[in-house]
Amino acid sequence: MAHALSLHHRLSHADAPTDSDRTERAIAQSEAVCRSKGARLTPIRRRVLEALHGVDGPLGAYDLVDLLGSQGRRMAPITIYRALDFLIEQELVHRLASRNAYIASSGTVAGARTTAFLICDGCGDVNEIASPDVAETVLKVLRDQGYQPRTKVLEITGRCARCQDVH
Amino acid sequence: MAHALSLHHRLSHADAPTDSDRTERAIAQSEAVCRSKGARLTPIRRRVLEALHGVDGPLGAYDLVDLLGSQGRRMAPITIYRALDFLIEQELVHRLASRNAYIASSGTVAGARTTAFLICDGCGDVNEIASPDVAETVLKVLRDQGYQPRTKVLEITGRCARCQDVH
DNA sequence: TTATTTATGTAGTGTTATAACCTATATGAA
DNA sequence: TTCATATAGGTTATAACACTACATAAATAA
Ligand SMILES: [Zn+2]
Ligand SMILES: [Zn+2]
Ligand SMILES: [Zn+2]
Ligand SMILES: [Zn+2]
Repeated sequence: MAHALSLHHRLSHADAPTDSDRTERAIAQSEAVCRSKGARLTPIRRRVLEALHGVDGPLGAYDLVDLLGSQGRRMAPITIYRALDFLIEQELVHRLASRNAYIASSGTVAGARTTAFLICDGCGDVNEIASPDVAETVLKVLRDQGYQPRTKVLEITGRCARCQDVH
Repeated sequence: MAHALSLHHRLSHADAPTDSDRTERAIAQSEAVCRSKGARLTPIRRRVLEALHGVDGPLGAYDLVDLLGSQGRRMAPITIYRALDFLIEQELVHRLASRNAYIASSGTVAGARTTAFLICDGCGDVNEIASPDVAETVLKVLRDQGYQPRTKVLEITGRCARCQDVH
């Protein structure tokens, strides 16, 4: 039942790691960002970020424990969570609350004021987009309500084009 | 530290239960909705829905376990989750993924195509709004991307007017 | 250097959600 | 009514996700 697979399960079925050149570029850029802010992209944090860039989709915290543990000494969950906290703080990673999962910020929308994640209920694919229109209307609503936005990230669930027919 | 209050804690400090007449009306309306759809609003489901309508804000699943357990026989978590699944299915309740919490759909926006929840990082207040503009732009993006929306609910975190100064 | 801060290691626990299996109740057809 | 089927709930156990508390190590500042 493909639609009920846990992150854990899906990981083992995941697409092959995307182009490692792209990952390297993303890491290099992240290092620059951290240096400019005086933040320390330590080896652990870097490995977590690399892992997230190295897969096509979100990973759960325990997926990262397993993934990084398989290529060296196993880290405790709290170690992963601490690295994730840092990366989220630096806006290099997003937490997908609706999936209890974490995803590397795509370089293409970095700097965008508001990003939205389209999350497919079917295959779990996550599509990060920067829509100025959505950003604007959301900000307008927030202003009307007197809200000062902190998270400008929207998670929208639905079914991607490929998964429309199923169920 | 007001900003780290658990749902549990906030529950005990919560505003007095809102007007029980309002709750009763909401339940009556929910019953009608279920009847018309051939869905069964059983006593357990009804009690969960009443509890959610009876408080001002979201409740965690285990808050519901405690709350309903205190007024009768304690139910197992799975029982609460099953009731919540039903109520969410009927769109009588929303799950706030970013808070791991559940909130009764407000009657005022019932029937709206897209609702947005403004969740305050400070006080935890949740404001359910129906913004046609946001709904429209979100749907446009979804259409452009070939997504068929299922959840038309957006969770936007920020800081409400009262909590702007803090931190 | 020493003091201070920041990062990580380690153990245990807390919190949220579901699996598996069984029983009871409701509903519909014969 | 009786039987078949579907739906709801009971019970136990466990999976999955996240953090507290405290010790140690490494980096940075004084
Ligand atoms: Zn499958
Ligand atoms: Zn899909
Ligand atoms: Zn208090
Ligand atoms: Zn607030």
